[in-house]
Amino acid sequence: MPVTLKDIAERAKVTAATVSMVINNKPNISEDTREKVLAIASELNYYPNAIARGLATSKANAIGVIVPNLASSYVVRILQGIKSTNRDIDYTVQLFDTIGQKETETQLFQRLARERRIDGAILIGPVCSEAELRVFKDEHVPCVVIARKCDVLNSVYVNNTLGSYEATEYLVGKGHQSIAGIVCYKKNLPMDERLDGYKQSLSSHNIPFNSDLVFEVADDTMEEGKAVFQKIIESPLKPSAVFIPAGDMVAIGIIKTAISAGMSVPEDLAVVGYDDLPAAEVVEPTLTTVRQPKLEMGDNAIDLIIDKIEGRDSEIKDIELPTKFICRNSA
Amino acid sequence: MPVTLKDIAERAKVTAATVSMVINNKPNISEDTREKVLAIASELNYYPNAIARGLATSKANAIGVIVPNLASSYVVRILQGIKSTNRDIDYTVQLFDTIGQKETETQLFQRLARERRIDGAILIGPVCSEAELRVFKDEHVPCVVIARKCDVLNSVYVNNTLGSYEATEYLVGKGHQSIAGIVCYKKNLPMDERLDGYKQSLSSHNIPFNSDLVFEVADDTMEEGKAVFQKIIESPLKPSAVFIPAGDMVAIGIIKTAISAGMSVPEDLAVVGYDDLPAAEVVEPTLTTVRQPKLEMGDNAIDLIIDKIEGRDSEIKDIELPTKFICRNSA
DNA sequence: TTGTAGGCGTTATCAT
DNA sequence: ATGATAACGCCTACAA
Repeated sequence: MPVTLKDIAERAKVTAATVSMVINNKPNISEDTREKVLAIASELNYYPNAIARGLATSKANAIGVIVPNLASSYVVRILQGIKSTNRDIDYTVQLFDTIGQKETETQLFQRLARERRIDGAILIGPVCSEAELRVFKDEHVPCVVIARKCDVLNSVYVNNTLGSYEATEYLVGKGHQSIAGIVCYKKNLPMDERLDGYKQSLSSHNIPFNSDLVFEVADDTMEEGKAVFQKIIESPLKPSAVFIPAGDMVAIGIIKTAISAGMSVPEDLAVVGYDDLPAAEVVEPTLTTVRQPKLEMGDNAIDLIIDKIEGRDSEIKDIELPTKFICRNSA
Repeated sequence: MPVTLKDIAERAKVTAATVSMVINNKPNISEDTREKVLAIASELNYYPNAIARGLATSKANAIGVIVPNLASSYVVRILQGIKSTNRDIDYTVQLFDTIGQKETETQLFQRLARERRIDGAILIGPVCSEAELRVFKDEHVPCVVIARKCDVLNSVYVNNTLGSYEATEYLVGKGHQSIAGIVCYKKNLPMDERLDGYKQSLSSHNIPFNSDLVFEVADDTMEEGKAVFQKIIESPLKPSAVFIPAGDMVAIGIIKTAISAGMSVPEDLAVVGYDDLPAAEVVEPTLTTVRQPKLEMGDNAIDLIIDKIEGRDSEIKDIELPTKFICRNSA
């Protein structure tokens, strides 16, 4: 049987209330009893029962992090940011994922918002509607949304349009006029934003946007890159560069296929990816790409949610972070 | 204010106890009241308060997963296994890491074992002593250790010695007689086991083990690989192959450095890594390596812990999983 | 400075 | 089949 306040109280010949006050460092306790109680507590290896404490204080001391899919390195990186920004965090992190569960995302949100198991929630790239997100607001569970702007809740996200714009600007600056774009509409990627940046850059240089230069892939994999490479070189528009908002693995697939087809990168085909995966530094030539500040997103989110939970800040906040253009050798 | 059992009880003109029985599908409830209660509960969007329930049942419905470092792809992969093996899991996963925390690993274990916040714990690669792990057993908190054999608790781990043995066998089979080994004693990697497999393979072919062929790196990074490559080629023992239990990134660093030095891989230098990171398929030539069944480890661990928590199984279990030799083009 | 008493929202054991 | 009542372990007025 675990040791409780009462056990300590008996030995110290005081009441549980007194012990509680000592444990919680409340004032107005005589030095004598404080020492006695503390000594006994430590002797018995007392730790407060977290659940009982939660019930008494209506506080779970936990925050929920809801991720779409732990297999995504993007998500994991944000999670790292959340966990490592430590703030000497006294909140337990509870992890939920929405892929392959019996519950839908919306059902999970309903449940978490009402079960009182967590004091606040961080949602990474939720796909549901704003209306469905409202449940957190309605139940007064502080919530921050990552990777998506949200009117009704706090959010932390990046400016993908600008990221793509910069990448395309770089290619145009290198003299490319026919630049292919590879997109992927799977999951919850903000692909349209990224495509917009590409279009804006082109138009600012009076290069007409041509949808025949935009190719779609099903997934961010080398195989898809290999397949789409064929389409690129068969295009009558003869692209001399590719910008790949779909992701780095597609970009890597394209590079490897191009090289093995005897082309040289970037001379025959310049390649710019999106994400800055670890593999971007491994492929030869190393991949020029757009990095999202994932750690910082997690970082900002956890700071924000704790401020909200502890009532330091009440208005809805939007934090927009910039992407970073990582210039390597593939373009 | 969240809606409670009492709210429902009032509207349904029954007591909270009755509502509780309905919510928990207990028998001996008239169809009438069952329907009435359920209707009101759903109308009010009632969800049981998880914390109150936990206090009443002495069950948190949560399992703790304690990882050394979320930045390790190894750890993340195991975590994926844990989360995805769903078993329609009704346990919340709480995530703790032991790097850069104010608490030491041992302190964390003490706290978690006694706070009653979790019903069971999965420890990934704990570094502490067996004695320090005993707290889980003492407090009757079921616990599974991953990636390390443990006498006092359940464990799930791989046979690293055999993995290394197979890899070395492969190199010897290709005719290599002078095989360098790269180790890394950082963190909690079972480097000695891996080195043992290498030694065993050599000795089974009457190739004397030579410690001058074993090099140490500080980390599993390309930079370390680059640095150690110099040492390898400068060795008077002229190794024609390298086996790198230290990890794939070091292996990749070696390959890239060798290629840029004008050598060809595997002809001039055969390279075998350890881990099978995503980047192993990206480097040119693709990396031959030893894969650990990380998903399966997570998978087995979660199944095991749930059996323990629910009392289906009481004896201490050891699950040893095999590694898999992934044959690509670098050897 | 410390004790008493009530409550947090459930579940569980009795009666009835 | 349902209602009273106590209990889970802790916190917090309030009283003494």
